[in-house]
Amino acid sequence: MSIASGGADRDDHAQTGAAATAPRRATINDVAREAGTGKTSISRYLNGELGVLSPDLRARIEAAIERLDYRPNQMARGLKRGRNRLLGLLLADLANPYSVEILQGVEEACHALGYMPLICHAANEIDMERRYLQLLATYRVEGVIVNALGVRESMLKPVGSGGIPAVLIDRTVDGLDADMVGLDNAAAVRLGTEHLLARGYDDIVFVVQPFEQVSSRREREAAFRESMQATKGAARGLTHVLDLHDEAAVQAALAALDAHVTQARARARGARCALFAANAPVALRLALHLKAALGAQWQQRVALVAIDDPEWAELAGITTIRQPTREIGYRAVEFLHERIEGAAPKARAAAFEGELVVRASTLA
Amino acid sequence: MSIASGGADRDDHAQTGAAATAPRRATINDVAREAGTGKTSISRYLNGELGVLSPDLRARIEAAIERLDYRPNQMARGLKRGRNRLLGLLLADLANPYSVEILQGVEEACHALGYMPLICHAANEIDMERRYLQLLATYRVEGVIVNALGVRESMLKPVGSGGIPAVLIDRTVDGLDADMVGLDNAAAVRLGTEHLLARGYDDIVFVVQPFEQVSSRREREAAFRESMQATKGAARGLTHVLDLHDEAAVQAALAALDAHVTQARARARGARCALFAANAPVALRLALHLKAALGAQWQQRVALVAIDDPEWAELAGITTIRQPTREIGYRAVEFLHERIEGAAPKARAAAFEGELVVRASTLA
DNA sequence: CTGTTAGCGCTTTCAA
DNA sequence: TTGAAAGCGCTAACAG
Repeated sequence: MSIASGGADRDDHAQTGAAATAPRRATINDVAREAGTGKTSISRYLNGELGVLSPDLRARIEAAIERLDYRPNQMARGLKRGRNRLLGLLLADLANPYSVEILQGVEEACHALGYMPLICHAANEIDMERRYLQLLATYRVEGVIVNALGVRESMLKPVGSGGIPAVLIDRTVDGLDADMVGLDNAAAVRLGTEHLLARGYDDIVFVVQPFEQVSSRREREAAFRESMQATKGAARGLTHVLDLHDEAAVQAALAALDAHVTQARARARGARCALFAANAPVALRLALHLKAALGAQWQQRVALVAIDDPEWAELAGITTIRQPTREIGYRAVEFLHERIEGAAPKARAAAFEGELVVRASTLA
Repeated sequence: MSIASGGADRDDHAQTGAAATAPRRATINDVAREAGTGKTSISRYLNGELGVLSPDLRARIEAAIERLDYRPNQMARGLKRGRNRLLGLLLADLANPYSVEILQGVEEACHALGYMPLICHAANEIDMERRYLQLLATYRVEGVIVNALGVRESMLKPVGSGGIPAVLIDRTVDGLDADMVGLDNAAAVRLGTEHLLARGYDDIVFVVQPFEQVSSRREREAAFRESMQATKGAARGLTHVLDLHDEAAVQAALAALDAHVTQARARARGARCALFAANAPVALRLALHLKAALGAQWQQRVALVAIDDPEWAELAGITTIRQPTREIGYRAVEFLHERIEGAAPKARAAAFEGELVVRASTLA
């Protein structure tokens, strides 16, 4: 069954659509007729130009709208006005809690600024990203927020012949100078390494997914090497790549990791080895592996630090660098809004600071 | 900066909108002119009526579209056709991984069936649910999928004077007979209790959030009591309510839980106590508490079973009853699609079976 | 095969 | 203060 009718039960001519029996929704014309006036006045009423309407007419309109349970059609409005208050949000991977939090921030901001987000999930498929981008253009979204895997300038182009305002989240796109919102990767990584170094870990392995087109991964890895180099001590730093979408590769990488850890332990009796995960998905995979390999008390054997602060972090007792994800999403919408509103300043970038959350894992 | 222009750089009159410099997007008229034909032919081309077009004209149209980087305006199409391929998805709580998985299934199905989901996040605010529902109506979505906290029939009504096709996920709404998709709660709970009973746990506490308007919570709790009653043995079953949005209440409830567990242990030396969480958020809260109270090896002291299978379940080693969440979301869209397409059969319901995933927690 | 003509529901001059 | 009329970009009869 459909949702029951709320307004008066009019018995209009059958609908043209497939669902044959649904009573047609009231239009501005119906309201005008019902109120005994022209549609212009209704439009004015809808748009808050109340000062221009006589109290009488205004009351009649109010009543008519009420009686017909009328709701203006956004699409028609948009068509005429040229703006439909739709924003596109293109997410690379909803399975990543990061995306979900971004989504929440975006939602919130949209709500506050009067936009409606159109969410697209590319599910890590580079091809789907392009298709969705085109689809969004087709819906004439006023702007797009993009957190994508493989978008390149060339893929973004079709979005708007006229140029749809865009803001990038977490990742920049080569050759595209759009607004950018994300984490201050360098500072965040430094926070992590310095914490580990300070707590006496002298052998740190940075684990990251394949760089591909993802600038943040690259930046984090670079920051890691840099901060290790800056260290005066004899601490060792190494990077391992974990391709989560290739199980065989994962197995190999984890084996290599194990070997490294064992070796480190052998090299020096008191060697303290730590793992630094570049993001939550990597951290989860590592944690699962460590638990399988070292037992429930794995935290006491190997320290684990991660960028991102998933809901299970506390449970696993891992130290994290938390991103202000909601804020990032919120800010992205604000940027977009300002750009849509006109005054298009040069491309801006907002880098938020991460927050170190120390947990059992690095307190051993 | 905006995304760079892709097509030819035409120098049209300034745009009416605020963003003054953006070149206007090509319309069907532009294409017609460019191809030296009428808009009807363009329309026909767009709608795949290719057999009706002469190869020549067809080629010219193709070229014109290419040259102008033309994309038909969905909004205008929708306005004319009466259908815009938009579907509304109203989610009560995106922080719940369940919602996210539903979202993924919905996304996938929409993609396959040619719909575009409009996602709304009510953030557990009953008032926002109503507002979003109205907003969705305003965008003339062709149907809505609802997983809401407090929607009642009366709230759904304003959605459509004409009655927007709706399908409910996980929760029914009093007095509204719409399609319904969700877990077979009774069977799922039985799966859990029987597993626990079989493994010798004789004191089971079912922990659930306040029922409020959420039918699934009520159903699960009822099923729990029923399945405990059906048991021949002397096993004890009890229900505790955990209001996650009230920290003080949570503390009190957890204390009561602790007392219960301690007491059970005292009553009989070999007493085996188990907790059965009605969903993932509850399970997480319980796990955190148990870890804090009993230490890292809490799993060996208290068994924990939960409905839902969050990503951290493996890490925590808790036994779960996994819902085929993606499928549920997918099916919801299918239901909606069929209803939209016409033939409106009686309200249907799809109850999916849960799958028991046994982990360390109940293998002690 | 192709083009002309009306609108879809709304906003917006422009007159009254 | 009000309304008539002209579109926004597109589709769908209805002629040629």
